[in-house]
Amino acid sequence: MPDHDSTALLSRQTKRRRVDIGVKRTVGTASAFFAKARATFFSTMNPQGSEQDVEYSVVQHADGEKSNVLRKLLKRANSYEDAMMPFPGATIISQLLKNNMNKNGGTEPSFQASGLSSTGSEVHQEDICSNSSRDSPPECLSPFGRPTMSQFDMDRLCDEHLRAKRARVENIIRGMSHSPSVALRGNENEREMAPQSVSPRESYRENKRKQKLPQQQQQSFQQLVSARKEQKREERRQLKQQLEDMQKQLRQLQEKFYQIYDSTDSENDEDGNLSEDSMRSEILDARAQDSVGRSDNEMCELDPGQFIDRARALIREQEMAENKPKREGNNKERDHGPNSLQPEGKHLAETLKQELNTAMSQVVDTVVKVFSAKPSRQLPQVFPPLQIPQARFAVNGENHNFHTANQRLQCFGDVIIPNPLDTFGNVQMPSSTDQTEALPLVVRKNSSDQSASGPPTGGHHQPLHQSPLSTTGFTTSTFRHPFPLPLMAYPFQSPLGAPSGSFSGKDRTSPESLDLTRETTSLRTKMSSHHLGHHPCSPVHAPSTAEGLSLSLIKSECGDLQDMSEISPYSGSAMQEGLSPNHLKKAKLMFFYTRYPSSNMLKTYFSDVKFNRCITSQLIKWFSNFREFYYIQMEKYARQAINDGVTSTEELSITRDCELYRALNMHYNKANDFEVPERFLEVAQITLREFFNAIIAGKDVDPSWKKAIYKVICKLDSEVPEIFKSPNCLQELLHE
DNA sequence: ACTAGTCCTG
DNA sequence: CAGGACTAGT
Repeated sequence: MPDHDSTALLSRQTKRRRVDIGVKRTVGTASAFFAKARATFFSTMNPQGSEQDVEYSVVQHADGEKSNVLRKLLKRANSYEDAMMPFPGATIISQLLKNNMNKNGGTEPSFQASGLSSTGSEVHQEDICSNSSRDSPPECLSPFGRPTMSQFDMDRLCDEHLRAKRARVENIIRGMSHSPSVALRGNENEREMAPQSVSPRESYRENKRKQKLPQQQQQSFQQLVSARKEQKREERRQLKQQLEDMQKQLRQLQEKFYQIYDSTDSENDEDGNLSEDSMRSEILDARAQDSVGRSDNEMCELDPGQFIDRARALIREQEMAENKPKREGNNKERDHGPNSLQPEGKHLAETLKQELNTAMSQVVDTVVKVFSAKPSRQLPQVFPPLQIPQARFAVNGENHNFHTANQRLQCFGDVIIPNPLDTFGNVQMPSSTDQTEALPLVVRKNSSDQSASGPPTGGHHQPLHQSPLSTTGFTTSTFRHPFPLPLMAYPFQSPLGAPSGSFSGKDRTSPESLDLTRETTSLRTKMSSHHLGHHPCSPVHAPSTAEGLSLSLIKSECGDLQDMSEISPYSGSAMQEGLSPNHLKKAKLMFFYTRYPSSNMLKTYFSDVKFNRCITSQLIKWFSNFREFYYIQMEKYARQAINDGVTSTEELSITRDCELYRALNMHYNKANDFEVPERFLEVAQITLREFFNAIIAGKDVDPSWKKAIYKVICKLDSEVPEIFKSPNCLQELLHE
């Protein structure tokens, strides 16, 4: 085979591999991102964290004294974080598990070391994915995909896998071959094992060798494997059990926290502590019942230390139940509570984190709902404007709901909201149904309105993104696009960069939603200022770290800060910030008059639109698309005429019943409710003849032969009737 | 550097 | 119809 071919093959392979890598990187970086996000979150929670230097503190908003107290408490949790941060899935649960394991005489000493470096975590993930569940990435991807248990398992499996690998490498070195099963991913393995390994060709040969390896090797290897497998199975069983226990405990901790938190936060309220208030009340109710009957049985499963903690908490709990119905007073708890709660600090920290996260989720959720509800005249029933409650995290047994809500957030919150909650290893696997729930939100937001009256919320995006989104987008955790935000590109145009942008246009009709949005915006701002650090306004930030995904889109579409600043003063005015389908329709009708409108002209004719670069370029793009279609039709029909034997342009004319006209009319005036001006027919005819002549003259061999025609046509623009300047021109035009 | 425009793709 | 790559003009 010629070298050329093999080279081509190589490059192709390389290409493909790059693609693969790309995918995996998406995956890997996604997990890395989660890790990072989580790290950020935790560091947020642990201002004194030994590893993270982010000096953010959620407790910032509490008064100094209190924050100190909290810090003290949280500090105690640091020791936990250190080891587990790196691994995305490693969390409190796994941490607890570790403890348990040690207590029970952990069988896997190396477990602790696994994933101690962030890179390590990635490698592990990758390994896992590549080996165990290549075809079902969700399992290894989603941090909350499988219960933590599986993460845990995988951790161990990983280790096993590495060892197996090592063994294999040794075998190779001894001049032995691999087992066929390994050869499945021969290239990958080789890459991992011997990065500097020879040429691809070599590896190809290697692969071939692998195919026919001695049976002896196979047998011994398989023996080894099976032995390990049994071991692992055994461990796995144990771990599963432990995990379940821990989950129970966790749930209890959560309850405790809500109690504590409830008493504590009456202070926090002063600085507008998110929407916890609203949520709290609901939780409390549910919690009250749960917490009573619940903990007894599980007490016996706790560690001694935890038992004590639990006991104390229980006592407090009861006191609280008696002393204060909701939140009144109960100062004693608060006064000495945090300080004397040392042993419980850990729990408090955990639960605090959770609560905060929940709150955040809530906020975002709210925003989403507002979004979806506002434009949804057509689907108001699905998501009433502000019904956070039911999505609220129910402490006991209702994790599912919470999870769902949370995931919904992540649909566009991946970048924004690290979700430590996954780390709690919710028992339920986020099924695809979970995620599909998120769909309506995004989709609705996009699709909901427009058709009716063309609400301002970036209608242009809707038709497009809707289907792809709903069909693939968020249905599986596989597609945890680090940056779904572009979907809401325009709606996000608010100066805050929060998903509140689009209200301005709409609020005329629904001031309440405006308020709502503003409220959530402010909340959201708070959150983001905490969790996004200094980039509350740049959704771009996070994804960029994860992967440069969609960056250009954001940048080009709405990342323009100048535009943002332009917008803000107008928000609330009558100016629309997006182009609606009606605008599109109008543009199409205008095309009958002008094929090459200047941007200034567009501005005058779309006076109801708040122009910025995005809008302008979009409008221009529209007309560009119109032209494209127009010219394509012209060329098509010109060639057709030529094929039909037409020899003279004289034979070419465009009437209202010719095919070409119908095609054009169908495109620009689909409803046929607008009377196409005569002039357009003339222009079309001229265009057709231009094409005809050019083709006849053989000019079409020149790649840019059309440009000459364009030049001619662009001079044929006529005045657009004044009526088009009216924002209501459509009604006026079409009702005539 | 920025924009308008084209071409291609999905 | 939108995105993105690319070009040409300023």
